[in-house]
Amino acid sequence: MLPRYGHYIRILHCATDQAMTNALTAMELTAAQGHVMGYITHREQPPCARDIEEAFHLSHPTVSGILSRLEKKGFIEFRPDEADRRCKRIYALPKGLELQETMHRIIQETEAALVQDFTPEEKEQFGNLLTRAIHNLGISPCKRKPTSKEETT
Amino acid sequence: MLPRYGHYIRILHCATDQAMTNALTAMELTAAQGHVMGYITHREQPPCARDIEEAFHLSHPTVSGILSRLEKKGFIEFRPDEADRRCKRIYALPKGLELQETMHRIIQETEAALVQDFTPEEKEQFGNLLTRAIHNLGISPCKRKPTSKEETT
DNA sequence: CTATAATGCGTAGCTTGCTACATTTTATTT
DNA sequence: AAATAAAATGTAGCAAGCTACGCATTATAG
Repeated sequence: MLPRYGHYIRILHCATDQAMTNALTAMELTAAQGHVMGYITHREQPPCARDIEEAFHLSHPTVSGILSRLEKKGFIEFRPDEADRRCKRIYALPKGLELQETMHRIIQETEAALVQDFTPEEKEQFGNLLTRAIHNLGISPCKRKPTSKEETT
Repeated sequence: MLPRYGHYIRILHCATDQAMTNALTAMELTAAQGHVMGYITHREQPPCARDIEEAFHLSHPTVSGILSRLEKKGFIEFRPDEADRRCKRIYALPKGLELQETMHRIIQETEAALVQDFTPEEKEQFGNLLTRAIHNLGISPCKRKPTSKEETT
């Protein structure tokens, strides 16, 4: 029949998302919220929403929604940037910092489960093919600034 | 850094979805709706919602929503199955049948774009790795009947 | 310095994904 | 036959993705 890569990718995305969400329910987080928390706690500088949009290739309203749910649950806090009053810096609260290691472990475990029977070469190849496929579609959403230097990596 | 397969997969899913949706907006369809229409028109027998849930590994409410939007836009029609009054068979209306070939072409083109610079071996490998990864997570949603015969295909 | 452009954020409104529950009909047990 | 289980659908309510607005602030042009 047809190639159906898109079909496989959608199924794989949904399945990983649910696996992550299941593993995180104990700490009242969804997969998307967990990944964002991981990003926030791993930065030296408290990020603003724009940084997250770029890092995850997500639109502003999507990130905005995730952050407001994290704030409502007491994982993060917003504080205005004094230098640029447009920005709201995102600070992880104690409740968020506590989860840091557990969450990192869960993310690692889920990633490992995904490729549990792959050889090292296959893992390498999988990452390679995925990133090339992404490139082939030319990421559209979240059109960000031209990054100054266009190294096309 | 970390493997981040999940990260790549999410980005790839969103990108393919948007590419498909962009290509289909001219015919007033989204990516999900287009794929479901493709499934409906390619069957000999008009399917019921349950068939679509299994084919796409989606929950009933998800499929239900997509179908009701297709119905509202005049692409499909529901007619009760006379043998089993629980089932509502899904019939493609003329408006839906007209699009059949165009839609099929668009899906093919998007799939091709995804792997445009892959060698035949890489395409083979990509499909192989994707399906194995899906298997590794043990598809959870839409737990369906044991299929009577467990041939594992 | 002033006008315009760009940036960061907020919100409305949509689709698509889910879980959890109820309802109706069919199949199975007893 | 009657009771129970299973199957197909309906609906409420939520999260997360998007586009398309508008507003405030900063940066850039003239």
